[in-house]
Amino acid sequence: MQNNKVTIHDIAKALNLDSSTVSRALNDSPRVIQKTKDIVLAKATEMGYQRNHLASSLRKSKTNTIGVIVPRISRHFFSSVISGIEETAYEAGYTVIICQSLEQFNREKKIINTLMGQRVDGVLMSISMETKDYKHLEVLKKQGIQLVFFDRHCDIPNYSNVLIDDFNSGFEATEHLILKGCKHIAHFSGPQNLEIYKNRFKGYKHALSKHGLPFEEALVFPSKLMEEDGRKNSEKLLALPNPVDGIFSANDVAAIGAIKYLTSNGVKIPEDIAIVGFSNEPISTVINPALTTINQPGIEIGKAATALLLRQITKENDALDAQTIIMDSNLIERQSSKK
Amino acid sequence: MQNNKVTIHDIAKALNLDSSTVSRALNDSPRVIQKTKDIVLAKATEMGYQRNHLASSLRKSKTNTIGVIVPRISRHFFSSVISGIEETAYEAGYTVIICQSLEQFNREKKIINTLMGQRVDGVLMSISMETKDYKHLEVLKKQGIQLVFFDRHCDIPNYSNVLIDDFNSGFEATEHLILKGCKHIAHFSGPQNLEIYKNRFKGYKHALSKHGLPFEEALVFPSKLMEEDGRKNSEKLLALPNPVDGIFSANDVAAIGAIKYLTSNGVKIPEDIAIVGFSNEPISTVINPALTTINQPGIEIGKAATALLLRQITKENDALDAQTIIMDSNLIERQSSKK
DNA sequence: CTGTTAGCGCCTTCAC
DNA sequence: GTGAAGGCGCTAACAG
Repeated sequence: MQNNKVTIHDIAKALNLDSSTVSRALNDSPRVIQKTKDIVLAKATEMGYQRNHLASSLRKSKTNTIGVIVPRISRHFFSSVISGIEETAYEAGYTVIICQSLEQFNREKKIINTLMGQRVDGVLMSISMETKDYKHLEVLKKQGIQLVFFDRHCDIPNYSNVLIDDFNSGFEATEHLILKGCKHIAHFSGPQNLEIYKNRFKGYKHALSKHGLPFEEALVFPSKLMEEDGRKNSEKLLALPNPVDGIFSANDVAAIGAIKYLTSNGVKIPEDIAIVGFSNEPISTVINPALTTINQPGIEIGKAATALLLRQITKENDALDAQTIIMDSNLIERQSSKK
Repeated sequence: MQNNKVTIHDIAKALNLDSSTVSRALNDSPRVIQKTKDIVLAKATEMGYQRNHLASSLRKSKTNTIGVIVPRISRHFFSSVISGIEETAYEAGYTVIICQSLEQFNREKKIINTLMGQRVDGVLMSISMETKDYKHLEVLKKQGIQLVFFDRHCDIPNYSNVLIDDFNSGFEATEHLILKGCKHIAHFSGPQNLEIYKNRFKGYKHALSKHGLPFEEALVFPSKLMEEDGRKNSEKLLALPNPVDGIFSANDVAAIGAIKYLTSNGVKIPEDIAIVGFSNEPISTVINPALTTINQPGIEIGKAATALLLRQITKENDALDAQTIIMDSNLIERQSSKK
């Protein structure tokens, strides 16, 4: 019965109506009497009608589609964010196109073009690590396409950011250790060209100074988000003259490496050394009950960013001011650690 | 200079050409002389032209878009698959629309409609757990939209599946334990209405029988993919008259619960009890060096499924036969476990 | 309340 | 090798 590609014209013909009336009926326009709507709707389902969004979007120049650009979908933090984005978008009747930059500037550029070609109504993105220059984003503004950044701060005037309060997270993580009685707290830092790691580091220093502990350069160990770093850092750390009794790791991968190395070398966690690590991956939550984690609220960030973007899309006229939303990450203590 | 919404007509006007020539030039048609192409292309970039895919797709009734339906994006296995899908699709010039069913049949139904409305060229899906009835998928076939299932087998004639060899994985996991010297191996099973868990269970039984070990119903513990199950099962398991010396868990969440419970009750892993668990999440790879894992090749599945789908889309005429691709999962031993 | 008309931007016959 | 014309399916004026 129902066949390939039924259009509003087919319905109109079958009902001796005009296609515009059918269109209005299907869009629940107040300018069509209820009875007509019922008839049209019944016929439409009977004939297996499927609205063609392409045509509709073309006509309305509104696609109800948003583009999402993340460095890598399979990183748990980003997939959580996407999950939140999809949910909020779905509820609002929006479709989501997902792209991954793989941290490559060129891919990012090409993706922007693709999304423009798809005529998305807005874009949510976490800028790639390689990106230092933002010219490729100007076209979006020129076309009136809304853009909201999440997770990775991007300082372009008039654009909104949805971020995690890394300074505060670093501060809380470190203070947590201090309150547990730690006196010599090491810091495994991340790449210092990234704001998030800089801020966590600042939070660490601030907590130390607030509690009257000295900041020692020797206790700061760089790391490149590899387990190997965690192992090597731990090795050096055990060789220090003053024994360390706490570690705040700005990234969980290094924390994992550290835990593996330390435990296999007879160090008890958290009795000898307490550790707090960020959890970008669900890994941390189970790797060791002794690891206290700072959880990144991916889903919430996704929802907040999407809600903001949709607000900007719909209120495009009296353009919303750019704003920065700061989400709190939450410290989750797995075990009453330490002393 | 470049402004809002440049169309091929604008380019044509600026060049004293016809829009059709511009269109052909931009599509690199052989029916346009090279010189013209160069001029058009130059002007296009100069004016900041962006092809409108909506219009193009509408005209060609081909969107170069594929829809993906997964139960939940943030589950690591699925985000890996999506990652693979996105990569392969991107290379082939396709855009990917992601949707999550959240295991709900109604959402799945609605998503199918949305994707049809978006006129996707094909769909990749992992059917929701709630879905028992496949009528809502018939429209796809009726509209000639290609469909490939992945991970969760779906037995509808003429549709392809890309799956993991669960029987073999279950077999290998169990055999691994046997070869390590285990004599009493428990099995934490998953929901038996799902093929994958049934097959892992079968693999378990087959390994036992192959090696002359008795199958004992009492050693099979149901689980619903919750840590809690793992804990409860472990509790029961410790109370058995014959001590268990190995566990093959069909899902890693239960395995994690088990490890937490067992280690906190003084059981040494793998010395007392060796464990092999599936790793849907990266969790397992680090939770305990003693946990041997069976890794699900998400990215590879995504790539294979996409490649297959694209082949079906492009060779639509002499329709490809439905096929089933079986991917091997690989057992990763974290430590020379046991005895 | 419903019909008429026009066009969103592109591609594709068909002419020349 | 290029131009002219028409239409993909839908919606938004403008009528009546």
